[in-house]
Amino acid sequence: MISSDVIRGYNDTIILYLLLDHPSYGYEISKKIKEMSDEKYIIKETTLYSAFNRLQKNGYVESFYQEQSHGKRRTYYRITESGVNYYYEKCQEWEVTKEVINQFIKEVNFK
Amino acid sequence: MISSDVIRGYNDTIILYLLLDHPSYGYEISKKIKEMSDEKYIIKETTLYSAFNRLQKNGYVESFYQEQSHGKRRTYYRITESGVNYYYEKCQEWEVTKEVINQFIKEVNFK
DNA sequence: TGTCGTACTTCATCTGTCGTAGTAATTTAA
DNA sequence: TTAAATTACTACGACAGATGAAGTACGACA
Repeated sequence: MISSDVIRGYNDTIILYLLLDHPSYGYEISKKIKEMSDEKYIIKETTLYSAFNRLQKNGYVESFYQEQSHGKRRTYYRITESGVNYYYEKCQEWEVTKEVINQFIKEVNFK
Repeated sequence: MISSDVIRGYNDTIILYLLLDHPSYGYEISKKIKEMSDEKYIIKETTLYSAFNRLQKNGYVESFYQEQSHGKRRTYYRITESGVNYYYEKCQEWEVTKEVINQFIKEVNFK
């Protein structure tokens, strides 16, 4: 598993990535994260929904409701232009961060 | 610069790395981090010393005093066996974390 | 004499994560 | 047919780690 302190700075980025192509909603995003990380990272519901609120407050996503077949509604999120910019900034930051942390890591190869 | 939320999970690891060879103390460690990261990461004093406390509480380092020339004392930290083990665990975790986050990052190459 | 560098400590605040719990509808299994 | 699991959230409170602000104290240098 992955320590949440590491992922902390990248939850927002991960979510934005999954919104790049098309709007999505909480449950779908969480399943996608689990799947794409090969079950190595499973985001907590509370973490996810509080991230949505933060992203919205910062103007990186917009929300809208979509009624399902039988009157059930889902909250969908759509990435904004500013969200896309923020995402790409974070990607660049990530490359730098990786290099920095790598300086202090010894690669051990054993299973 | 680097966001502190990313580094959050690795401050302890970075410090332990710098103690692997020989004991050291706060100021030296902070200069080393700055230098090795090419000024891209400058650890805050409060972050550093609270990390020392945590590391000591967890048994990953031991502290001792060393008197300087004129009665000034420095607090030195020495990594323990358990600290070494923890460090290598974190190194392995880092490899996994890198892979996971990379799944959600688009590499953009522009300057 | 005053500022800079070294070497810390204390305290209070903030942010993001997480545990617990609850709601409510739909789908699947016994 | 009924119970359990899955879907799709919301609210609340606790906690850990990072940080800002401030202070202490010594030596070197100008």
